[in-house]
Amino acid sequence: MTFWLFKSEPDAWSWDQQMARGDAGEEWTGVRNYQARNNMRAMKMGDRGFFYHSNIGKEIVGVVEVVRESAPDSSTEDPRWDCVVIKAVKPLKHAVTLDLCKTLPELQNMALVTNTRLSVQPVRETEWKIICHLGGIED
DNA sequence: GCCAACGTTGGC
DNA sequence: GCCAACGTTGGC
Repeated sequence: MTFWLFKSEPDAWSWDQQMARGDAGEEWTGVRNYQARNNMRAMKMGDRGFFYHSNIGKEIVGVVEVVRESAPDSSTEDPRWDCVVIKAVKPLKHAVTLDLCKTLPELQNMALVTNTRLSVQPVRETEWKIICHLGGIED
């Protein structure tokens, strides 16, 4: 299993909206960046990811799961863009803020810290576990 | 709302 | 293939 992180501006698509979709999940449309797309192409069914609120909150708020592997993005005719479908698994008991991640030596190499503009990014297993523990949930 | 960082586009 | 112009993301 590989771990990921999905960024979303809560104004555009929030964790509450994602949870309201239930097991049907939500197609992660709109990514127009090759690195982020390639990350989605590498995802497998059942992979887990964090759901991060950018701009407002700037915190990791929930855990999602990949329920459909990468396929053409239905929001565009441009064949270059694919995306996955993700469903909400559970919220973190305590949101983990970007500020906190920046202060912890073990998280200094997270893409969230080092590559702020990448909207879909990989998370190392060690990072995954630390953030789950900080968030008060089982990893 | 500003702007730095970064990615993409398109003229040459 | 270079690079200037432009657009977007996301922290502040």
